[in-house]
Amino acid sequence: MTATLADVAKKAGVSAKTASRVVNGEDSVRASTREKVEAAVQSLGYRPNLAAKGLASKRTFLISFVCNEEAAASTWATQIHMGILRRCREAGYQGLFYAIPKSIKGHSAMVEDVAQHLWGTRVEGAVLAPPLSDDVVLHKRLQALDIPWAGLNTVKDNPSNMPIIRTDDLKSSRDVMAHLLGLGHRKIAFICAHPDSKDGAFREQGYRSAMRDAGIIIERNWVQQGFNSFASGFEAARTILASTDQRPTAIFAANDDMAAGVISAAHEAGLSLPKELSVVGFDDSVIAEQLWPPLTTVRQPVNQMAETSTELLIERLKTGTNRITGVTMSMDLIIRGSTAEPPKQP
Amino acid sequence: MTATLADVAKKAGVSAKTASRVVNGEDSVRASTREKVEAAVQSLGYRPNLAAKGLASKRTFLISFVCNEEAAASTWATQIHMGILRRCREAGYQGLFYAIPKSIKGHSAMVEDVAQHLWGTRVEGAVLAPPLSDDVVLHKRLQALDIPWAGLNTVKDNPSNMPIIRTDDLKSSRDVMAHLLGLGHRKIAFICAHPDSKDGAFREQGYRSAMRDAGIIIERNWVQQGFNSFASGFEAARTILASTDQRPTAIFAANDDMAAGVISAAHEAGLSLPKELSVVGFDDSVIAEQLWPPLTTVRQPVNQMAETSTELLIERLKTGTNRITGVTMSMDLIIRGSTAEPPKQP
DNA sequence: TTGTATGCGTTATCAC
DNA sequence: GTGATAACGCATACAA
Repeated sequence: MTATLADVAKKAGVSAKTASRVVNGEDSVRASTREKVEAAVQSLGYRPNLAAKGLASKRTFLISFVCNEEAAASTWATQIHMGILRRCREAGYQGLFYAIPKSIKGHSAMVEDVAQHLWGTRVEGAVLAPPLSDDVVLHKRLQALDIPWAGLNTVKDNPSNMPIIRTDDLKSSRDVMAHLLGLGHRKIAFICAHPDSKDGAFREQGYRSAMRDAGIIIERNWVQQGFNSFASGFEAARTILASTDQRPTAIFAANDDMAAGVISAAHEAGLSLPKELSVVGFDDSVIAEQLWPPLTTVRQPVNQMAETSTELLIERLKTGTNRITGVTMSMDLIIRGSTAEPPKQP
Repeated sequence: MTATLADVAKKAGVSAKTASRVVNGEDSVRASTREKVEAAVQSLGYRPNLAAKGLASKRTFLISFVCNEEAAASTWATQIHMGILRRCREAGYQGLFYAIPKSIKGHSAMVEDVAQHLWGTRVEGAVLAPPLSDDVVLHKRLQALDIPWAGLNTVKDNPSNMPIIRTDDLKSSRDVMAHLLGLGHRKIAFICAHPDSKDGAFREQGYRSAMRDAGIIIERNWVQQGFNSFASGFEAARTILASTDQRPTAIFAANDDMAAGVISAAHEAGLSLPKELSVVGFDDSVIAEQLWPPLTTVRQPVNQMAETSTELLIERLKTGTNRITGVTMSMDLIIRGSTAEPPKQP
């Protein structure tokens, strides 16, 4: 029923091989022949059979995007996923999404689960979301399986020589601090990201170095540990705001969810924002614009990151070598209503 | 290098066909033979070649989840997607995600784009997100292509006889109203969903009928048109709150994003929430818990919807007929801090 | 520039 | 219960 390459060839009066050449865009075909074949393709509504193609060529044209289930639920992952799919489609690949099930416990079980997925589906390559993109054990496993990958938001150096995309979190964190210091703030608190987050460590480093450079001594309770969640930001802000003598005029949270928690805690404490307290987040997630006041934050070039990583991976699949192994992307400070000048000292 | 079914068969001392039977779990195999084959599968690390399987059986084991790019960015879509993938994996299918590119303009172009995607990838079936799940033109196109589908949040009746999952938005809307009326509110405003949303129409109907049943006359500016976005909710709330004489004590927004806009507008107006104004949303999206005060809303059983739709689709693919063509799921009212008794009248 | 023969790994068909 | 053989639709290698 569905037309095959043989049908196309017959209709065009050429051999199957020639039809194949035309369909795959090879150039050693006379223009007139090409036209005949293309006409046949059109009139027959021919669509290549990927299974047959894959079987004959021993390829799958499959690329997987892998992240843990936590990350999978985020808008970040969705945007990345869509960027990957876009590039895959253009290059004739199919993109498979894989979220590591929550039921998988322990690091080695996780590595094995990912390996099983990639091996079982016979993908040609994978795009890894953090923290997988920094997982050396996983990288070794994939190397043993001969599965190329590209890493997103990678922090560590890259002994495996696979392409990685990084953002300059240290610089962006210092951009945030320059903004706050420029407004006149000096009592600035910081809520740390989850201790496992490498990016988070750079954000903290940016805060601390900027404070040091400005000659400001960080009071004991100005730095609180968070865990990336709204709730942890809420708690941390409560602790920070509890002090009355050295209460900060600004709180810089290492991500937007925690910043949302800060804003809630501030509302709860009856503070008027941003007049009495400035708040900054990090990520420019959807909620940043849906808070009151709208959140000043830092935006990752998510689409570019997704597309570049996929491009580099596909290039690697085609050539067998990585021309580019590392790309660092800069981020933008998005200034909204949650930051203002600090209140005048009495 | 990679073991094939023939290798397995040879090692087990049986024919390829028998090995195939074991791998595919057919029952007409003697237990002792089965064990031998299973041992060979294990020791050889055999993994079935999907391309070969697909070529021989003329199947693809592919199911696509289709939504427009707007919906794709939402947490709702992400959750649905993951639920679909879960069921696909269990049933030996692969799930492909497809978001209609923003560049596609016009309804017929959209229908054609979806048809092209599904036809080109040779998926066996599709799960359709709204508003595609209510698009009769698309349904006809898919019928012509002989592609079965399952629809999510379908409102219209179902001439095509494909399985659809609906939620009872009228009832849930009345649940919300019962909650507000029970607290003592009588001046209740409503912000409508996007005019194209069928579900939204039921939510409005629930509001209007509950008001009528309670014997309350709806003032002119209490009902405002929204467009599902935060910004539209913000604007609508500004309009509603502008009236001083008949200012409502509660605002019911047809989704959470708009409710977030209401909360922002209320903060901007200097209102104390929930004391001076109660706010209710709809959807229980992530931001519901990240607002201050946390939002009272209605939760869809998203995971169940995703899993049930996929199950029904797969059953249809296997049997060729739909045992069940319609499932209605109930939703839960989630009461949080954004609703309270109205202020006492002076 | 074009064509022919062969095989990819699996299932379907039919036989035993 | 089990096995032999022929497809499935395409690409590869080589030939013309």
